Amino acid sequence: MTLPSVRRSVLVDDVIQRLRAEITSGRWPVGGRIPTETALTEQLGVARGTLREATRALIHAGLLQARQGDGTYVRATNELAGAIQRLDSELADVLEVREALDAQAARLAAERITPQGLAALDGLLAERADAWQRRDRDAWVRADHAFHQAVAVASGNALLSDLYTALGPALRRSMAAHWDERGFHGADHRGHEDLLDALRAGDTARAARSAAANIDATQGWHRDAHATAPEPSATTEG
Amino acid sequence: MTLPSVRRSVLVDDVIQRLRAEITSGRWPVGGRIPTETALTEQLGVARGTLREATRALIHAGLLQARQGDGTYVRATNELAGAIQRLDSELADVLEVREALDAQAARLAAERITPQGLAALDGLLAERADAWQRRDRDAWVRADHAFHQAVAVASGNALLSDLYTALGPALRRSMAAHWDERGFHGADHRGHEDLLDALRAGDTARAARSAAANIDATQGWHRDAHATAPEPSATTEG
DNA sequence: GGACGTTAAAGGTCAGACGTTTTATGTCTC
DNA sequence: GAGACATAAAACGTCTGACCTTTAACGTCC
Repeated sequence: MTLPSVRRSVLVDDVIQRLRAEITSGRWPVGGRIPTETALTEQLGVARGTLREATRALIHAGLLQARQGDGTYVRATNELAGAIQRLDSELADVLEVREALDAQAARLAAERITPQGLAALDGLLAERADAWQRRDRDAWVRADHAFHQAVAVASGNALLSDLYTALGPALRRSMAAHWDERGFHGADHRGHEDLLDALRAGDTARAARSAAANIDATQGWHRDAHATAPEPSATTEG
Repeated sequence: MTLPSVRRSVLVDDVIQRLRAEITSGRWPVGGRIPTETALTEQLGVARGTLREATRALIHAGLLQARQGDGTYVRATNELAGAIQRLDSELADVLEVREALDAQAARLAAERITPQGLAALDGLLAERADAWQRRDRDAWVRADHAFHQAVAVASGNALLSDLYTALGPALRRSMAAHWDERGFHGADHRGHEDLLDALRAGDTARAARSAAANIDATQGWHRDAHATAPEPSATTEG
């Protein structure tokens, strides 16, 4: 017979799926500690080796983090960020991708954003401006990223939002390598307010244009930083 | 002492890294079979359980595929496609993200594409047209995707290109679910030729506009397919 | 109350055994 | 000689049990 066989799925895959479901469902919240290996082997009725293969898969994927002698913790709810970081991309490349996503997020958000979304953006922009005045770099980075992230969420596109989130760590990692060489780059106040106005007005074209312009500013800073070094090999990259 | 300890990395992580290096370097080519567990345990000097944890991590990541009784094969060189597919995105969301990446790829390619790149695009477009005339759906899909992929590569942005590639399976998967409901959608001959012209001319704005217009056509097809069903719940999607 | 040593518990690694599936081999029959 | 079948080898899948390493909590001592 050519019956494609009952294809009794591999046990480890079942375990992976069940552990992953606990994470994605939020029953195991990010930052929390999951049950011990002993407990899980009993609950799931599998050998420790099988369970360890499953957890190791999720650890590599970036969903879990194991600490010997302590326990295993939840780190993320999807594997996107981990996958992107393993690509080890150049900052310039990350910025170009972010520019594309940013513009599209702005465009879509201009059509779909809700009053609540607009209010949230208002608050984040105020935080961002406040941090800038206090010269608090970390707070500014947080607020700035939260603002962009909120725009991505307001796009109503889950994939776009997830991608944007996942790009964050790679961006910060690359950025940090350049930051101390060149210093804190000048933040563009007006650009973000212009974007917010466009979203409020539902002006898709202006929103996209404004978002692109904001990224351009960062790219300009990045280009300038490199222009100071005549030889690319003189920097930390490469 | 507060010396952050020698941080003797976990053995499994070393193994994962070494296996992954074999894949990313191309020493283990995609589609090929990797050495058996017995051989690897000897080469690496680790227990079978440790090796299995490593391979399991790469299997879940989508880099490897194990077949009981046969062997383990290389499936991909990075974990992006696997990560994106686990998000289980809506087709509409995938199309919107692809639109953003497509336009950006076209814009960048218009600045950076080489004569060889242009020649390659010429050939792919001819293949695409030929498949269309022969009413060969599979060949057309392949050629169409290869064309877009080539544009992404011509952008000179590795991250953008990788993302585009990784989006492919998710796109095809979603698309297949809709295809038979609505039939093969009308392909736009002129749009792609217009894009190629813009690239040849180095016209970034026109290239981006053309790319966006091409995606719009697919989105229109997708929208129409849903418009035929008055109740969204009447379709296969959730 | 703080410094220190002890100890229990958690994850990390190793070893060996057996099960299940696939592929290749070899034999038998027509 | 070609095809069908039975057999055996090889590969991944799972289980059991032991021991190591690291961490955190506890308790003791000064």
